[in-house]
Amino acid sequence: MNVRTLCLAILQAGEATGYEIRKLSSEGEYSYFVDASFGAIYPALARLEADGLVTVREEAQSGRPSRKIYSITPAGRAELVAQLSAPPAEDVFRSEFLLIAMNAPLLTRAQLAEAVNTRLSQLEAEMAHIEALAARKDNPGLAWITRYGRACIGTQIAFLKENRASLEALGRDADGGTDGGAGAGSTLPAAAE
Amino acid sequence: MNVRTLCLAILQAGEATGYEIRKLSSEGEYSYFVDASFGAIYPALARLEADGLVTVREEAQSGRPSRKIYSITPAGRAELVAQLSAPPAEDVFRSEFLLIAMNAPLLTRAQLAEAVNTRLSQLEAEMAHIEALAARKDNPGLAWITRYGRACIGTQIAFLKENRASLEALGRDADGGTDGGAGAGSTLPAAAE
DNA sequence: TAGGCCATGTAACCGGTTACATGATTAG
DNA sequence: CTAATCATGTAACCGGTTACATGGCCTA
Repeated sequence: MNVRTLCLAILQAGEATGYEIRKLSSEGEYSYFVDASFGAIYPALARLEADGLVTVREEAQSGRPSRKIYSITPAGRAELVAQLSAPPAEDVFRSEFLLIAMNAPLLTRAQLAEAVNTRLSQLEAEMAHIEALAARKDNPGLAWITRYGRACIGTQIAFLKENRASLEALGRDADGGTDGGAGAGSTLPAAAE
Repeated sequence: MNVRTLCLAILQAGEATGYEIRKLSSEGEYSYFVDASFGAIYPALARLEADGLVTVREEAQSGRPSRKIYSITPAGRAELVAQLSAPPAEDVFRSEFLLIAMNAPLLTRAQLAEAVNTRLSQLEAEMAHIEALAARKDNPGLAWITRYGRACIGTQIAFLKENRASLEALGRDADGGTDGGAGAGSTLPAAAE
């Protein structure tokens, strides 16, 4: 999914400026689709306008650059529907944490425990985010996906809590050294093959 | 996570050619981390060798280009461990299906049903893939992540089966009829702006 | 005999990020 | 006084994909 479609989807829900779109896509409810930067959004919006899929209305402000408020056009909505009508591409799931887990025997138990802690707190933050979204009752589609998200995140949190011990057990003992945590390069056992 | 680290992780588990690495990363057990193409893998391997993190052994073949079999070096293993020792980045989850669900009111019930079917068959294929990996008992880290994967995919399949009706109910009737929905902020293209 | 598998590699392209440029207003 | 927030935009860069080039062997 590209930034273009993301902009259309956000504008479908209501008009917005480029600045606001970035916020929604990196902190708001659209962060589950794309996290786009200014450098991607502003040009995309300009192209969308040139193509007649959105319109702009400029609102002057004292001091600041004037807000350029974008709205979707019927053509834009048609384009969005066309994009959504194609069979969905496979979900993308990429996990650095799972790569760590897969290579657990290369790491120490302490490192594994820390990785699990990091991942758990990330998941809990995400869960809190989802709960906040679920509280907003304005959009039924959003409500449905928050329930989906809650189920997925909940499963992962429960799994981690139940299985962290068996993961950590795969790690090496800390080699003699004082392991201070995220420290400098550690390590290696060496080389014997 | 970049292709470089992916190559190291794969080579850590055993020597391989560029061709084999691509297969593992797009069909095998490493597809959960990166799906890299030849155009990314071959240059990465060359750089890795220049940096002394892997070694190559060439094996001539009649007809075909000779196989270049790469092995990880102690320095490469150290680099991999260093990469894995950093706190894991947030998992990436991107779902075109969820974007469809979020915009359910824009689509017809039939379209939503089809999207759910597509997604379900993708999930079932992935589950089969995971079960196949779980059967291989050689790698304890791999075994752990297959259990994780099974829990995640299982949750999604169950959720979709239980909640597909409520999603489809958000859709419009196939064009032409009166809109059966509750009508709260319905999204039919209202031309006048 | 057509197409897929094996096996390597290069080059053009592209979608996106990062960093830069600008600058008033408000909160700590 | 500093840092963050608002607000727009450009340009250099980069990691990756797609398509190309080459070609023998095996299967349908």
